[in-house]
Amino acid sequence: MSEPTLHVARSAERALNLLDAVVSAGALSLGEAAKIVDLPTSTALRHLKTLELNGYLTRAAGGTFSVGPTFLRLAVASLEASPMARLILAAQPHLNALTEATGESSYLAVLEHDHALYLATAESTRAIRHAGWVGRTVPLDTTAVGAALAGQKPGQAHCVISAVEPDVSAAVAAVSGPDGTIVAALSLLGPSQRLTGKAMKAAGAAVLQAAGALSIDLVGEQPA
Amino acid sequence: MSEPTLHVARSAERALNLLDAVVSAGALSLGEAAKIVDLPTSTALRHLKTLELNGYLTRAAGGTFSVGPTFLRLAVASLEASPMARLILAAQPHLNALTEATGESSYLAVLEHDHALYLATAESTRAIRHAGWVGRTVPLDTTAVGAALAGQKPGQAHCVISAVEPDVSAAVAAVSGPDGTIVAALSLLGPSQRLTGKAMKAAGAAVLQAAGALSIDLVGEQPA
DNA sequence: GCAACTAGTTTCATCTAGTGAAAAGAGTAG
DNA sequence: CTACTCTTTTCACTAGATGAAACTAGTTGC
Repeated sequence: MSEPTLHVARSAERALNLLDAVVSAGALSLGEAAKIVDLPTSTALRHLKTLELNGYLTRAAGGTFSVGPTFLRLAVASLEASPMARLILAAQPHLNALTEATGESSYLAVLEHDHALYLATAESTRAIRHAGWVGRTVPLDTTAVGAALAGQKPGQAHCVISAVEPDVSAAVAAVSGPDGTIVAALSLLGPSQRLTGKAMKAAGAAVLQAAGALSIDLVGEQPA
Repeated sequence: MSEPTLHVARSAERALNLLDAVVSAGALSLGEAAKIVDLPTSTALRHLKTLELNGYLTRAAGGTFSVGPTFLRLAVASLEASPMARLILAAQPHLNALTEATGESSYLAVLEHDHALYLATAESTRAIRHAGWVGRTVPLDTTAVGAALAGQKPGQAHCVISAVEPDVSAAVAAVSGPDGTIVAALSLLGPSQRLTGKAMKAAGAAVLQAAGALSIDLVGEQPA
């Protein structure tokens, strides 16, 4: 009586999890992959073979699986065609400018399910810097990005101390699409000891300005 | 009695086909997708919902499906991490140089199953040019790329008139990886009337030189 | 050389979970 | 209101997914 009538294809789901595991890890052996998705090797093997047969994965000499040509083809296609990928491409210059101006790492984040997903970054060049959050997801309800993505105040920057990791401060501003809805958030992340008072204020202004500029860029983008 | 004991997960395969269809098309409605993969809408819907639930697809207001955040995350990850994506990144400058030098469109191709797959390009800037073959596959046995990818002569350029499309001429050279095996092919494609005698000879030399340079680049690339 | 591992592959009886025709909704015209 | 198209839900049936176990191949230790 948990889910009354929710039908999804379990088998397909398992294959997708395997795909995710392999692509995320870069390369996995059968045993490793099976352990990650918690499946008997025989079942995992069948799915991995299915993925291989369709070109989503390839199998190297040693038997390890890694991304295959079909997936790469789709990856390239999606990054060229999808609106979200366009967003990444449109955002990149602004991320670069933001990082150039503030000296801190900047990120582009969007809504994934009920989480915020970091999609792209321009990394600070400083020795102590925020790094490696692309692909990472954080909850909405306890973070500044979450507030920006879920909230209704596009023209405002949130400056906070990160709830996700200690010693991290954030300045976040929402990005609105052509129709005015919030489609993404720009976030500047750096060490708390550097992002205080005045610096934080400047960071907030810079993020807000960049988010506004990106929003304007997006207007002239939409297809048919 | 067609396939004695070849077990793959049909259900998973169908989901993957759906994913391919949607991502390739950019956006599809349920009906369209179902028609492409030749499935009853009820079955297609279940799979599409599974894909949506896992974030591989998203559903827009009108009900049309398009690539979702999970897929984009994996797409970005694969393009950054996979050796094949590294190949693309490593090849791009050489493609650009090749096109700059010859004025014709250049492509990077790899082996996919028993076909050659065009992965990346630098497009000629001329009005009459070869364009749009990225993502396309061609058979091995009747093409120059196929010969280069399957053949055993790394240090040689093949110059031919395309068997795939009339009016297209090609100059192709194989790219070898760190271990000496052929991992890809560079191919220069242009209109036959422009790529004759002398120009073709120059094209062949340029492709061969670029393939050699790329091969050398790949040596200093491999990870652990 | 053999025993004791570990990792990958194949088999097959069991029964769950995927299937798709059909019916029901939800818009949109005409 | 009727006729159309597209999407969603239902449900009886059984094809197809499942995974324990047997098997094979490769490695290590003694």
